Amino acid sequence: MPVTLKEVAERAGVSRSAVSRTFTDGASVSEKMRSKVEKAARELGYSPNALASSLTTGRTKLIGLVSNNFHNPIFLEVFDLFTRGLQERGLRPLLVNLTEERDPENSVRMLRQYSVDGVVVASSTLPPEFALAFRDAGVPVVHSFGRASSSPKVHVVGIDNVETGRMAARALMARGYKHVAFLGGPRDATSTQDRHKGFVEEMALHPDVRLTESFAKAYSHEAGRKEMLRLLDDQPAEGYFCGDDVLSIGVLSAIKDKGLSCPDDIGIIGLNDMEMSRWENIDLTTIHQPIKQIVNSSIELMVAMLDEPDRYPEARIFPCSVVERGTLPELPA
Amino acid sequence: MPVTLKEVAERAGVSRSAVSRTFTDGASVSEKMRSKVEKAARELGYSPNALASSLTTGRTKLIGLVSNNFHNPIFLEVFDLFTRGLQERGLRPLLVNLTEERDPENSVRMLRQYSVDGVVVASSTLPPEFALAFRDAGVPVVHSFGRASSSPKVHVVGIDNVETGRMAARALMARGYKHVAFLGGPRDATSTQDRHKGFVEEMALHPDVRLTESFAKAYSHEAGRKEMLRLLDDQPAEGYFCGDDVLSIGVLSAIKDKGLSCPDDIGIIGLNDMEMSRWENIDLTTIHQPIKQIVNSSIELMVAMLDEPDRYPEARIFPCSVVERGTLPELPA
DNA sequence: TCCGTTTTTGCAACCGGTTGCAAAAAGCTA
DNA sequence: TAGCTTTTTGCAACCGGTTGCAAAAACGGA
Repeated sequence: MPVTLKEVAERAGVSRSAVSRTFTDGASVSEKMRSKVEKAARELGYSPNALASSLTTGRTKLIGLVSNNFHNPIFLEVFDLFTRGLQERGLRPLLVNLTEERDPENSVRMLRQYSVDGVVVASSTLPPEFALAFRDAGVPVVHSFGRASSSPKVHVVGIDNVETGRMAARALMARGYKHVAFLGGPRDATSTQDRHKGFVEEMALHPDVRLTESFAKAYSHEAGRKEMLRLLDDQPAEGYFCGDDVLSIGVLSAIKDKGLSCPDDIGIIGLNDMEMSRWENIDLTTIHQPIKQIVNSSIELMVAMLDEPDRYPEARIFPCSVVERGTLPELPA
Repeated sequence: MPVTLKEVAERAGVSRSAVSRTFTDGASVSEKMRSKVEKAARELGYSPNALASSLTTGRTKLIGLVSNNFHNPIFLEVFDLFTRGLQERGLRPLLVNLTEERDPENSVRMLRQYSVDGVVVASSTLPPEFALAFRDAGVPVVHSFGRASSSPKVHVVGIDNVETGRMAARALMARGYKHVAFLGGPRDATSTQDRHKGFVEEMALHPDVRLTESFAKAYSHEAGRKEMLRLLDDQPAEGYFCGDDVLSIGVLSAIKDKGLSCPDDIGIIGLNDMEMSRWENIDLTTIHQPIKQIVNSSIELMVAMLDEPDRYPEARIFPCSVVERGTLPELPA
């Protein structure tokens, strides 16, 4: 049904190569030829078949966008940024939902069948093996929101989660709490492990302060709420560092449910600073993760890799900072 | 770099057709041949190039997933459902972000260049012209969350927004309010217009009740909050039907801000019933929109259209229902 | 074992483009 | 206008597969 190059060539009375060249920038075509071809193309409503051309050029401009975070509102922001950023550069995101997938093999095969030019793994909970599997399959890959490392095996763009753990601990210590808690996300996520590590490390400098640790089943509202309800039955801490913002909001809900108030009875600090955390009826004190910068940098890195597939792997780490809002008491002046 | 069919054929000592056939189901190949080819393919790590084959078969199994709602958390649920549903059926979503795009032409061209087998327009705010543009370009299209119509021009799957307007009005009337308000989403969205129409229609049956109308700039928290703050400066109504859930939550935030409480001072009913509305610290009374059913039905319709592109257009309308929660007073028994 | 059927296989053309190469055209200089 | 250089054009092969068709192989029955 769609118009082909051949038809345009016939109508314009020129060779197929000529048509191809007018639609390939950087190719040598005279002005006369170009206008003749463009006229015919316009009349026929022709536009070149990107997939056919990918056969010879070896470029599809398709980028696999792989994630498993379809229940965390911050990822809507992430998808928005990725899709727009990729579009602006003429790239097309092929979205892959890895929820319920523990084996990279299928997705690697699928994305190779579609000859994607590269893959962005956008997730803080997928194990590093996923990104590695793409690399091993010879597909350029960037792991966004992946584990920071001083000797990265694949390109990683994100934050230093260990450091955010320390920051959270310091923020709680600044409030003079004598009993604080780490309420992390899922145990097997590297982000959880790193935040935990940093938090514990920093707390080791305060041996007089009591430290409690626990983990929610997921980065989700429900998991946070459930875990907090359990904790509140026992002897709760004064200040909590929660796995992330959505988890924090679940925790806040549990606190209100028990008739306690925040920050008077219990202080909370989250992580991410998603749009919702700014909402006036949530007003969550949290650690800002610069997702816009992370996404844009990931895209730039991806674009660079398209020209230089064997680029030496690097880790791009962006600084975070505490955003003071209403769920921790004000700092003493 | 990737292994081609030709290499497999050489290694197995058979013709290229033979290899092609073993990877095409329904083709005639002997057991002996199949195992010979599969062995060679396994040894070489071959998997067929989906795009190359699409050239001759005319099928890419790519589906354009077009939306402009990247700031409404319910769409994260929508994307989750779409990506998983499509994947299960062997289809791949090519995500297109139409934020800031008022002209369908570009996206139509782009999706045709990638020879998508079909397009799902998933949006309640994109004008119907977008879906029509795809239809006119000869691409099978389903408009999910589009305007219900008794004489649809393209396939539409969604709800009857006029009816939800009536339902909301009835829910407010059941509370005995004497002054109610419609606080809609953006004026130019068909969903806003229809909900408004139904609401006003139903309210016409209660001429003694005062009716106020206004519109927020977008289906967003901020827009709802802003508009409500403005309204509260004047003489507020007793009960509000808000454009959707995220807008409602913005409205709730404004109410609390002004020192009022919900549902004692003001009652709110939203629309969508997104996950967040169930959260205990939001607990929004709302109209449930069956998004799971809508998405699955959209996918089924899409799949049907792949076999029958000229299928007669139909509108699939799913019923909604009020979910009683904490932002409207309890119904008198 | 022979012959007619049915199944399996390979050939070659094709899908819609791109591109190296050489011939043709255009441009430039004298 | 001849002769040389540069640019433009078309030919034909190729990208990685699929498929109609006819030849070859396997099957079945007598």
